[in-house]
Amino acid sequence: MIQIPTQTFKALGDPTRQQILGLLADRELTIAQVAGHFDMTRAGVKKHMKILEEGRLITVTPKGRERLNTLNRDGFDAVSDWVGYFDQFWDEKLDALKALVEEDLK
Amino acid sequence: MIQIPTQTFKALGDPTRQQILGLLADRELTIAQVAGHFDMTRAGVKKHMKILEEGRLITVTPKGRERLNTLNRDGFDAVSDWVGYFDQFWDEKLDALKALVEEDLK
DNA sequence: GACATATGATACCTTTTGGTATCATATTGG
DNA sequence: CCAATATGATACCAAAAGGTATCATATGTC
Repeated sequence: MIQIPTQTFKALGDPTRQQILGLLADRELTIAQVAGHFDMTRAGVKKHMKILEEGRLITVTPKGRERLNTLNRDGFDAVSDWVGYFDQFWDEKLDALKALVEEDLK
Repeated sequence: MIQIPTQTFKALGDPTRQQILGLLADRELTIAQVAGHFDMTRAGVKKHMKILEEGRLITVTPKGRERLNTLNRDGFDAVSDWVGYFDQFWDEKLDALKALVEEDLK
């Protein structure tokens, strides 16, 4: 039984958060720097960052008085694992269908 | 440039909808049948079905006076493609890091 | 130490989402 | 045709999400 990364899916299902991930793909950024790319306050960005962190898509590293936000593989890997599970499911589904068709031809 | 299946992620980021997908993995069902598995009205289930359909995770087939809801590969495939894109991203990231380390050792 | 800066936390508001109740419509069966 | 059934559509409500403003706290610099 595989577990579904609900928090990760929720985090990914929002265009603003997707854009933030795009920014972080380039380089690690502070919340203030991220906010600089949007028409939004730091507090607003902060909420998105929290959701991204809960989805294990980013990690936060304190560095002096600032906090660097970096992409985190964990969330991406969780989605990858889930996809792998479903790929197998579809294959089995297809096999079952094929078996049925062959049974029909007899 | 790959496009992100936002609607699909949104649809997947909810436990109720995940359970519905689990039911449909077994066999196709009408909305009334799905509602029978939950403590929820048909109208409530219907809303979830609409979101699942928008995420291309299910398709609806009219059959007489009932509508059969079936799993749809499209949404799953879209997530799979997106994951593939990111897997490549991480590999490149890792290569870049490796190159940096080797540069340091010279 | 004093001040500027980078951030976190909270209260508050507006919009979206999850859900119900109710009514209208289409199809099957006698 | 009429009744039962399966569904869709709408209005409505409560709760959660997205966003701002404001204040408190920690750190760097002079």
